[in-house]
Amino acid sequence: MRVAVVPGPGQSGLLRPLGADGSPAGPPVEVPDLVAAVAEYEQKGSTRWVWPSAASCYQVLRRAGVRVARCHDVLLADALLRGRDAGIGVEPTGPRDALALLRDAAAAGAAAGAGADPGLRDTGLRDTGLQDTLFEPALAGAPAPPDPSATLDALIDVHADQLRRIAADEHPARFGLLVNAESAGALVAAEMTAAGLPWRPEVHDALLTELLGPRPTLPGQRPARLADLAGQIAAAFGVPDDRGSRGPRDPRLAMNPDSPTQVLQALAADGIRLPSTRLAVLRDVDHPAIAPLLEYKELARLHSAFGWAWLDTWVRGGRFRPEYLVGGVVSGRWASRGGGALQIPRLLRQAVVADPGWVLVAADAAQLEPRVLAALAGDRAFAAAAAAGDLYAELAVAFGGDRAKAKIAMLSAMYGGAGGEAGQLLAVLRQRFPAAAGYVEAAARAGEEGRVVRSVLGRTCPPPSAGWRALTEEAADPDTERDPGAGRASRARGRFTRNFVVQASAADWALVMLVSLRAGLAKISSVNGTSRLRPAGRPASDDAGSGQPNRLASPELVFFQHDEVIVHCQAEQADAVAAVVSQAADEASRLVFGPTRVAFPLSTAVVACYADAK
DNA sequence: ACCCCCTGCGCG
DNA sequence: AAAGCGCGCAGGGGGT
Repeated sequence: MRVAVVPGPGQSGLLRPLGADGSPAGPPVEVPDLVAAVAEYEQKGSTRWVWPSAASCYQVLRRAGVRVARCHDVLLADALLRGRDAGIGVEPTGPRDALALLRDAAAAGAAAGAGADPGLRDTGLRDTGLQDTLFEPALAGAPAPPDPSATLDALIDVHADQLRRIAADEHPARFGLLVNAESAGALVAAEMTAAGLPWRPEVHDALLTELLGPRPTLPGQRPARLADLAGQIAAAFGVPDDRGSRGPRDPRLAMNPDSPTQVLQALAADGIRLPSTRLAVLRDVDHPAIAPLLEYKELARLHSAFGWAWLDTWVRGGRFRPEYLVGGVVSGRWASRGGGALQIPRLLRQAVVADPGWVLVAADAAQLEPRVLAALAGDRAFAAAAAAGDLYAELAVAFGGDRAKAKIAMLSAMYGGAGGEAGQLLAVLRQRFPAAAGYVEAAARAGEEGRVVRSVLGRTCPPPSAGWRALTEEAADPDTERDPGAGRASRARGRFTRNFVVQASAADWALVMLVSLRAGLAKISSVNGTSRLRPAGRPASDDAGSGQPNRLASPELVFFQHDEVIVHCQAEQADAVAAVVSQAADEASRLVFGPTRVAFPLSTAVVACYADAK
């Protein structure tokens, strides 16, 4: 059953049950305690909550210890539908004013939720905090929530319109799956933020100290190792160090290794002219400053992006809690906000350590994108290769037994690379695996011609910009001078759409895998009799020492990065979690691709420390 | 003082 | 030997 829900003043809320077509199936109900009302529905049976945005509505429920199984996220569904309709030239339909109202409601809810920062609280029990007034703007300048009754009406209108448009899709079952998975993904995202990734600040700090020297006492000061290297670099160029200690310095002579301009100028003064200071360019240069410069750049990056400042800002109570942006990337991959959550250097995986008595179950989809292409294209020869554990090793047969060549050929096909030997290798690929090569080449042609392409579940890539159209249409006119930029723009879009069909379909698979995994994990916890009211985001060690021996905590999803997931669970649950992970991969393959002989293997590791996962 | 764009590099 | 796709973030450097 679907139930529309919007928060009201204080702890209250407004509910209204809906029929299968989204029309109201009863009068609106005002409940004084929304959290309690939602929890009661969840215990009774399967409810799909229809709300403006899980990112805004669910975080408060989550912090009160309430977990919901299913929802329909109207703003995420709108983004998917609008993307589809823009691609086929359909003007936006449906109630636009109503959508604007829902956006305002979501923004107000998000602002109120942000006011009660989970990172600063050690418990999620709602009766312990005054700040749990559900949707009162907690931040100065936060938008005021619109009238709940008007919001509920708008919600119901927009949702019913969305159900009609989903049903009208070319592939309604697959597109409906995408909308449901995207919505469930928003539940996972909120839960992962609440749970947090276990992070040991003392391990992180020790790593920084070992590599950079002790933490500087003054802000803006270089750590000892960086200062030393900066001195070596300056000396190699025969100029003063930019932070030399005595007297006023002449900035024209200063040497700041963080400045690409200054590095290029200093090298040019020694007769070496380079196009950039990228690692790949510098690596082959013969100059005494290069070795310390390369070391400096590597360590400076660690210091500026994931140094002590990062640790102070993002880690609280042994947890790193980034905000995940579901569907934040055009391809449907997630983005993140805060702390560079999806770009954590592999080195720092050492700081990701399970709580005592707990483990991390880390699972990584192996060679996901080429396998997705195999399943998408239905290429028999390619699918046969993708039935095996090492796809590239199977493909190598076609490339004289050279696995590396097979890999370059695949990557070139998926990314549109054409340099070096890629051309020859692509020709081999085209000959041996015509359907697979044809699939990405058709996508590239569509992009070059300004059309859109869709993922397997129906996520649509953005149409070209007006600027792109102007540029490329002008070039097609025989009376005008040919602009070389037009060809470049056209090919660039071809590479984008070529990659989109693969990356976005891989994101479909990963999203469905993730939400299947979430459902499976919920069953583990109920089998073990776990209370569903265990406060979210509370260090598990607190539970272990709480003198309640009959309680087993729930396994928690704590990280998701495009094609890998981490579950944090008690050690005795590791086998059950690993089995559920494997089932989730099978289920995703079946739901997304139907019957296919392509395998989507996961490499799963049960470890105490993320760095040991592979 | 702030904003914006560029460069460079981390991840998939 | 790198390039070819998608991101977020820090610092430099120029603008206002």
